[in-house]
Amino acid sequence: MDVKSDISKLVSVFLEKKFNLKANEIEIQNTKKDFQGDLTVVLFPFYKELKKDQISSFGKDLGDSLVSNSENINSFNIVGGFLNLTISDKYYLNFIESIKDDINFGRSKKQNETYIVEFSSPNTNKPLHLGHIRNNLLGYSISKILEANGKNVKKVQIINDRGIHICKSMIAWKQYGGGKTPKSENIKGDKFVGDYYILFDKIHNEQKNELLKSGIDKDKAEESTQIMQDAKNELMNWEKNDEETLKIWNAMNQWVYEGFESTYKLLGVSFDKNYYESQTYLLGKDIIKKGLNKNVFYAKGDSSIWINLDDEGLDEKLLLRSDGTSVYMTQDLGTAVQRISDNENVKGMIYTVGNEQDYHFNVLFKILKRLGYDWASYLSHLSYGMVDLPSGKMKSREGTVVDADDLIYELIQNVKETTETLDKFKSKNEALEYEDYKSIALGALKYYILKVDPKKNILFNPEESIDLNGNTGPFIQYAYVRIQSIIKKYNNEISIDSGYSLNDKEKEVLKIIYDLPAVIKNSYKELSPALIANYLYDLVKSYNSLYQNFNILNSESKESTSVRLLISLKTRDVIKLCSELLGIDLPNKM
RNA sequence: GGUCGCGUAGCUCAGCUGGAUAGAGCAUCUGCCUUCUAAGCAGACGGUCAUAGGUUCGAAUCCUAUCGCGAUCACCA
Repeated sequence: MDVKSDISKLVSVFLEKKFNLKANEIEIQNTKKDFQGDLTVVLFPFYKELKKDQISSFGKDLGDSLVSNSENINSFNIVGGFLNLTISDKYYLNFIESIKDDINFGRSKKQNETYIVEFSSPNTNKPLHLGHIRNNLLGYSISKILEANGKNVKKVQIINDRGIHICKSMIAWKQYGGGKTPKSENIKGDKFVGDYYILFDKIHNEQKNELLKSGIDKDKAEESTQIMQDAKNELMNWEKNDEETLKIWNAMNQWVYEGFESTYKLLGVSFDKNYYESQTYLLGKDIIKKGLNKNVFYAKGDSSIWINLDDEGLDEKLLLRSDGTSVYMTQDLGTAVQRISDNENVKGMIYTVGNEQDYHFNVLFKILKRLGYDWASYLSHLSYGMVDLPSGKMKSREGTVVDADDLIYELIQNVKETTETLDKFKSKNEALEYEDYKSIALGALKYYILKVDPKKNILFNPEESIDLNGNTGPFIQYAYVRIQSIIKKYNNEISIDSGYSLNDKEKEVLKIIYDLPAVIKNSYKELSPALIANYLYDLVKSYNSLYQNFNILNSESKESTSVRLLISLKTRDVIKLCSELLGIDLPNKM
């Protein structure tokens, strides 16, 4: 029995009985800290419906009615147009006891609905960087949040494994690689291949400059360097399924995938299925043909294929080039259709992609709707802001990209050094396990990124390392470790005396725990892990205050020890659950 | 230029579908480790919520305009 819905019912009964009013919306909110009470009913909306002489006594009458009709409401006070209700300690004590052994408190019941979540989706010519980290963390966390809301989730990525950019790396490797491999050079496969992509660029630029010197104009020089010709030729060979080309293509892609896999593992993310553009672009072309037959699309004189979205406030959009080759949109159409047919009961497909592609997804969804797919309404774009540096955007050409692996290893080192300066370790000459350094470092990074509203840009300063104090991941982890340490020391049964009188700190933590299910639902509705992160912070902050101001194991009475222990236990469970939703690991010791 | 997003303390961010005196962390300054882990707690300092109008009992929140920052509008992905 939920006290909020209880109050809401009682209020509408009161209104109907006394004033013959139907209240459509009754707003009940948590009482602000500086006022006495736990829950607040805002009275202003009702004043409109009442006569002047009824208003003066309205709040008091409603308060009286609530107190006498609900055993959970102890008393009330009125400030301005706010009716503040004090909920009985007994209610909160019963609540916490009722969820004592419920590890899944906050999760919804499992439903037979599948949600596909796409994230990461890197190009195979560049190693993962900080921008990808935000993408991966968001996508992974949203998957977990959907699961907590009872959905069946399929985590997928689309790997852009074909096209001219891959051929560039291949050509550079063929011409300058001298048979080297990631193994022979002892570097990660994605970085190995990425280096050849950079090398291609370098040589292309050198050749371009020479062409420019000989008086050729800029656009032409861009297209006609020897190495660019070679790359285009390589793409033709690839499309012709040339055996030698495919062999190199396969080998280089494999190196990249191994490199990516190791970064994913380090980050702690995973996928249920990978889609490859090389396998879906043909399906995309089929869909274009069908759309053409249905007159959803049209061909121009040069046989390029288009859709006109003028009436939706968008332009006309190219779907297939005049030479019949596919564009970005082509393969995205194919991939979407493929995914729907691969899964049952799909009720949602979420694309985790940066906000620079808002327009693209707007168009993609509209095209699928025009094609008549009934599932088109299930599609949504989890659009997120860029990760910028103080100098502005990360640019690979200028070498300002923050590499994912490097960043993480630096953070781990940084955590290790910080730990070693802490008194508790320094004085005993102790250290932590590597796994603990790793989970603290990653916890700091993940929390740092996820606590920010996805749609906002993040400013990341590589000069200052990520904080470990204050509103941070380690703050959350530390509370968890301390609680674990207390619980280990207690061997008796916890038994709650329902007549116990709660102090302010105890009650505050209980109220926050009480809100968990609503927060998890809301983070799903808003597709925002940030809501979970900020909730966790509030919880831990108020728990820490209780912890620091009151003794738990050696408290003033058996009753208070039991209550505080149960609060600690459930705080720990909530931290554990929310951390899982954020993809944050909890260390054993810190 | 069209479209979309953002603008809250020196810095980084909260502020749920409008509700009470706008909150945290970092930084600066005070206190608190012989008692459950001080990566913590208690406190001080810090605000024209970009600007101007409007909507109403009430606006950081909704609407309009302006300014600033960013993204996007490719036969690139």
